[in-house]
Amino acid sequence: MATGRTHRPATRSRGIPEATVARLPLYLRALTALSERSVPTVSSEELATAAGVNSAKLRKDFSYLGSYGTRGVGYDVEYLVYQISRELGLTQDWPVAIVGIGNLGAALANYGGFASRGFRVAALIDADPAMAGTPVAGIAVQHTDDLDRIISENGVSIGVITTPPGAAQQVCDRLVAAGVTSILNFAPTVLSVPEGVDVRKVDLSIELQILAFHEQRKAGEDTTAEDEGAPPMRATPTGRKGPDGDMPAVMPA
Amino acid sequence: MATGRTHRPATRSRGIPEATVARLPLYLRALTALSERSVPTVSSEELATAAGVNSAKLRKDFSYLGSYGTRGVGYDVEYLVYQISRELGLTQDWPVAIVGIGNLGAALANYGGFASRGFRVAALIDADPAMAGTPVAGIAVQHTDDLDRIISENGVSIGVITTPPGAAQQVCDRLVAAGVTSILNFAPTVLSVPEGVDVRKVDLSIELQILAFHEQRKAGEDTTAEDEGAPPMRATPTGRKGPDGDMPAVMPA
DNA sequence: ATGTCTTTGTGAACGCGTGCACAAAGATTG
DNA sequence: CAATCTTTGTGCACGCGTTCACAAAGACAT
Ligand SMILES: NC(=O)c1ccc[n+]([C@@H]2O[C@H](COP(=O)([O-])OP(=O)(O)OC[C@H]3O[C@@H](n4cnc5c(N)ncnc54)[C@H](O)[C@@H]3O)[C@@H](O)[C@H]2O)c1
Ligand SMILES: NC(=O)c1ccc[n+]([C@@H]2O[C@H](COP(=O)([O-])OP(=O)(O)OC[C@H]3O[C@@H](n4cnc5c(N)ncnc54)[C@H](O)[C@@H]3O)[C@@H](O)[C@H]2O)c1
Repeated sequence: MATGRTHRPATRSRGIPEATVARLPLYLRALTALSERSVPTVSSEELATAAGVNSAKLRKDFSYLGSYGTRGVGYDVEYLVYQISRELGLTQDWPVAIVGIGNLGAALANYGGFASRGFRVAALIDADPAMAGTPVAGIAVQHTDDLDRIISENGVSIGVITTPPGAAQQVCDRLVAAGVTSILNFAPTVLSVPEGVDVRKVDLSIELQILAFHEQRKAGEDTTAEDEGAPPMRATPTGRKGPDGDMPAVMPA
Repeated sequence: MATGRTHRPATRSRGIPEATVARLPLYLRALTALSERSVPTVSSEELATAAGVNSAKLRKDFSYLGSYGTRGVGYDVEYLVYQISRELGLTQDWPVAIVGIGNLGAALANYGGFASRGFRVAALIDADPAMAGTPVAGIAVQHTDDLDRIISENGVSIGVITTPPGAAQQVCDRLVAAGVTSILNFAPTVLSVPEGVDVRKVDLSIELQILAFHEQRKAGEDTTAEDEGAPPMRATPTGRKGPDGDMPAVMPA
């Protein structure tokens, strides 16, 4: 922290670790809840518990913001809410476009949690001509033909892709060409984008597969180490389990 | 790799790094695509590109599986598909229960990508009595009152929570009590679970906020370093930007 | 059989993220 | 004002994950 009191508190901005950035929204959520209950201050310990993280980690995270806690007291809730919001860029509102208004796209469009955090659904775009004009969540769906114009006119820089996987890369290219520089991709596809464009993906299948892996491991360790009479340890799906154990399988020639 | 040929190829199972596990589904997806095109073998380089990762990382990942590549040739696609599927526990099918059949829950229920990867929607559960019996995606919604029985009867060990945030912890507790040991949580809540239960979360708002952070940083670095006449570099949302720059803000007393 | 050429599997170095543990800062009390 | 008590901010060490770079393994040609 270097004793010298540089009058600029926060601006260590350049260099907030990615892992920290990913946790800021978590802190913000917990702080917002406290703020609504009019709690004036929190200790790192309390807040860490609420956010589900280690308190030392939380303090270190805040130290990157140059944040002002008060030793012996804790952090000022309102002040932190503002600081984190600012750091995340949530003092502005971000117009977002959703492309591919099917099951998932429609669900997202209807989701209220967007607006409450500074994001505004500015446009819904779909390739199906039949959908053009149809209102979803109170917003008329527009056709892909106008994608470029829609993005430009609304100043959209964040795009959400909820099209089928086959269309994702193409849609992505068009979004980027139109000026979008951040993409949230729900299609199970690896998108390639030019430098300077951020892509984050949400993949339900991957999450489930990771869970399945651990689930299987739990089951396996039961049968290996512990006795089988362990009470509440299922983890053997669908009943079938029997003669399937190792299977040398296909093996290449 | 230790020259000695222990007849058991894979079973280095205990000790696959978490980061590797998280990438296996990615590889699997890429391999499945190759398999459908009847491609017999791939090099680590090709596969890595398809999966969007570094080839050295991919090779190291496979080495944890004790995988058999062939030097000078690459990996046998079918064999790898099987090995990874087995490692992830996808040779079995996993019955999944979705709790909270609203916008998102219904979208997930309708999603086809489940079944194709070894997961089966075994039950849809909602607290709204009006929904009980209503078919969603061809499955009748059941009432929360029967949650325990439903989980038990179907041998569900993976639960998906898509209820409002306020209900999430309670639903989680009931799922765990009923025998669920893996939870995928879409509600913006920190769930607390007993040891041995895995929780993964999907949080759209967090993803957007992370994107917003980087988006803002891109914009900020423009105004600092480069001239303002830069052509395709938007990243200033909603036009308003002016007298708002620093704002000493509330500051604690 | 020998040599060349391709590609794997991994040793080693590095960087990031995490968590412990504690000195210092400040509040609070007497 | 001094003593005490609480809680921050961070130095430090450790472990995980990533990446480079290369020896060895094997395919393939001659
Ligand atoms: N529904 C889910 O729960 C879920 C879960 C995980 C992943 N996903 C993925 O999300 C994506 C969407 O899923 P869904 O269930 O909503 O599918 P969906 O078929 O219901 O909707 C897709 C929509 O995209 C539109 N579309 C197709 N091509 C387009 C194009 N080139 N430009 C613009 N729009 C186009 C279609 O008209 C349709 O309205 C898929 O990639 C799917 O794999 C969905
Ligand atoms: N819709 C989205 O795109 C989206 C995006 C991100 C996060 N989320 C989160 O996902 C969750 C669901 O969102 P949604 O838009 O589908 O909400 P929704 O209101 O449409 O659906 C919630 C459903 O849960 C049911 N429910 C309420 N309490 C319950 C209980 N105790 N047990 C069982 N069921 C119960 C309700 O009857 C309703 O059908 C929310 O937590 C939301 O924050 C949604």
